[in-house]
Amino acid sequence: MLKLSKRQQMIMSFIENFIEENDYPPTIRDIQNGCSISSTSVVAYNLDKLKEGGQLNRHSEVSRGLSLASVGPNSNKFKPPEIDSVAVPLLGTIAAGSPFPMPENDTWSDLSGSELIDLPQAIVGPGDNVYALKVRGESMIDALISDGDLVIMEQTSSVRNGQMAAVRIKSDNSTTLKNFYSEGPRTRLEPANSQMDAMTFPS
Amino acid sequence: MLKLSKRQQMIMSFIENFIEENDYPPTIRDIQNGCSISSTSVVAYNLDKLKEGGQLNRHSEVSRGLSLASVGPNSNKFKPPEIDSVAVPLLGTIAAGSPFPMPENDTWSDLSGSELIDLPQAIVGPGDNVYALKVRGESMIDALISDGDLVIMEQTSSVRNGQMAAVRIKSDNSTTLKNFYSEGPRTRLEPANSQMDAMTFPS
DNA sequence: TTACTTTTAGAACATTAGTGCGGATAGAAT
DNA sequence: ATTCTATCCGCACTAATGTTCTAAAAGTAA
Repeated sequence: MLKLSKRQQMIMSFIENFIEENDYPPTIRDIQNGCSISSTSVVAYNLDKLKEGGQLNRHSEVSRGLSLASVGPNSNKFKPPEIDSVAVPLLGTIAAGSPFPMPENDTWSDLSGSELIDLPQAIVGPGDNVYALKVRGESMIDALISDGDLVIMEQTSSVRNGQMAAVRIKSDNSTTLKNFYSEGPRTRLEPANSQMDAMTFPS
Repeated sequence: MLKLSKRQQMIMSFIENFIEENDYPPTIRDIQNGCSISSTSVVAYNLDKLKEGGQLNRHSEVSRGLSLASVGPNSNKFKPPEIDSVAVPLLGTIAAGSPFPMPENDTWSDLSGSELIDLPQAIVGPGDNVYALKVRGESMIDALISDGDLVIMEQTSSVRNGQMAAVRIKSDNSTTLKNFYSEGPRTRLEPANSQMDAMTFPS
C-alpha cells in the first residue's frame, strides 16, 4: 500500500490532471492512451491495486466511475481554513466622541445576558476578561477608529501611560474611549481627533 | 436562457447533488430515474437546452460528459477572492523607540530604487503618496505597533493633532513614529509606550 | 535453475450509455 | 379550429467503455 509503482504514480497523476481539465473522470481507455499502456486490462489491473491501496475510489460497471480518494494529509481538495473563534460579549456602545451617558450598569462587570459575537482567536488574543463595545462618535478617527467600529477591550486593573482605554467620568456618568496619560498630579485624556481638545483632571 | 423550466431546474440540482455524492457526473439514465422522466431522449433534449443556455458543459459521445458551468455569479465553485493589490515602496526602517539615526536620504521623496511590496487596496486606501516602513523598537507598543511591524504611511503636508506621524528631528538626524500634538507654542511627541516619556519642542 | 507471484499483452465479450427518429402532447399565437 | 413551436415518449441503434480470459513476460525467493 505504501509504495506505488512508477506506472501507478503515472496513472494517479493522469487521473488528477484529467479531472482538473474536464471536470469528469477518464475512462480506462483514456488512461490507457494518456499513460501509453498497451492494454486496457493493464489499466484495470492497476486501478484495482490503487483501489485496494486506498488511493482511489472505484465503482464497478460504471463508466468513469473513478474518483481520487481525497482523504488524509495528501488531499488536494479545498478545505476552508479552520478558524478558532471565541465568543465575546458585546456589552453595548461606547461614546468615543463627546461624553455620552451610557445606559449601562455602574460597571461592566455584569457579563451576563449580553449578545455574544464570534471573533477569531487571533484578534481577541490570549486575554481573559475580554469584551466588545460598539463605538459611537468620531473622537478617535485619527487612530483609525470610526463611528460604528467594534472595539475589543480587555479588562485590566491598571492603565499604562499612552494606552487607549475606556474611561468613565463619574461626574457626568459617561464613558469615552481616549488615550490615557497620567502626568504627575493630573490625568489627561487625549482624543485622537484634531477637532477635539484634551481634558485634564486632577488625580 | 434566463428562465429554466421546472424540469430543467430539477435536472440541474440533481446533477449537482449527484456529483456531490459520487464525484463523477450522472448518465442520462441516472438523470432519467432521478427526475422521474420517462425517456432518455427527454433528458438529452433538456440537457442540450441547458448547454445552449450556458448552465452546463456537455461533451458529445462521451459518457457522463457533463459538468456544471461554473461561471458567472451563480457559481458555487470555490474561487480565491480577487484582491486588488497595490505596489507600495518599502523605504526602509523607522525607529519607533529611541531616536535612531536613519541611513536614509534627507527626505523620503526619492521613491525610486526601493523594494516594492504588494498590499491589498483595502489596506492601502485611496491615498497616492503611500509608502511602507518597517518599525524598529517598541515605542508604540501600546498602540499595537511592535518591532518588525510594517507601517503604511501617506505623505501629507499637514499633521493633525493626535495623529500618528513619522517625525524627523533635525538636531540628531533621526526619525521616529509618534503621536503628534501641537500645543500652542510647543510641539509634543508622545510615544504610546508607558515606559517612555513625551518630548516637547518649541515650535 | 525451478517454482511462484506480479505485471503486462492482446483480444473478444458484455454492459453501459449517448443518439436519432417517428410520433404524441401541450400551449400559445393567429 | 388551425398552425406552429416547444416538449415529451418509446424504442431501436450503435458507439463508448468496463470486464474477463488466456498467455506471455518480468520479477522474486529458494
